[in-house]
Amino acid sequence: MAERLSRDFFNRSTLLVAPELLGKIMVFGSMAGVITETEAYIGQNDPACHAARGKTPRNAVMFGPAGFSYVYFIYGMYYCLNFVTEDEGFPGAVLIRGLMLIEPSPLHLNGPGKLCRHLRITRDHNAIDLIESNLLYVKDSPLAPPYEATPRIGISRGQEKLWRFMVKK
DNA sequence: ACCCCGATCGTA
DNA sequence: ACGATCGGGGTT
Repeated sequence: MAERLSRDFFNRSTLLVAPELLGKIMVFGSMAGVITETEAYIGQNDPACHAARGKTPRNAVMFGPAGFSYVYFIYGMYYCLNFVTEDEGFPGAVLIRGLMLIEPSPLHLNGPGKLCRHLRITRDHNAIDLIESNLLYVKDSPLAPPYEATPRIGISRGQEKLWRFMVKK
């Protein structure tokens, strides 16, 4: 019986959490799927990180305890879902970019915008505690799929970092 | 108050 | 390669 991931799982280096989330089961309401692609965003020295220039109303949850959702609105039409990592006060998050949906029907959601659009994740789902919520959480899994690390997508700075993690086909 | 541009996606 | 579409955040 797969257990829910604990606060301690998320309260670590983002570069450990992001690849380890691959193969885990994300649950949102009646929908569930296997995480297939993630990206790490880490602190004030990562120019692509929303928290690079300090705390704002939008990114505030990134500065809080690990294990919370961070949902933001982008390009006037899409939401993106992240899980907060690292110690409280240190902003870090993992962007969920790919999900192999299993329930209620198989579907590969590739891309953070498409993922949130299909699951109907919106700003209403920002700052959900993944350890306490029965709506949004992540279940452990024995899967530890092989993956590759590549540059992150859609950013103009920080492209030299190989902080995108995707399950090998 | 204003302006630029973005952790995207679908179409050309 | 590019347009759609609009909120956030830095700047005036």
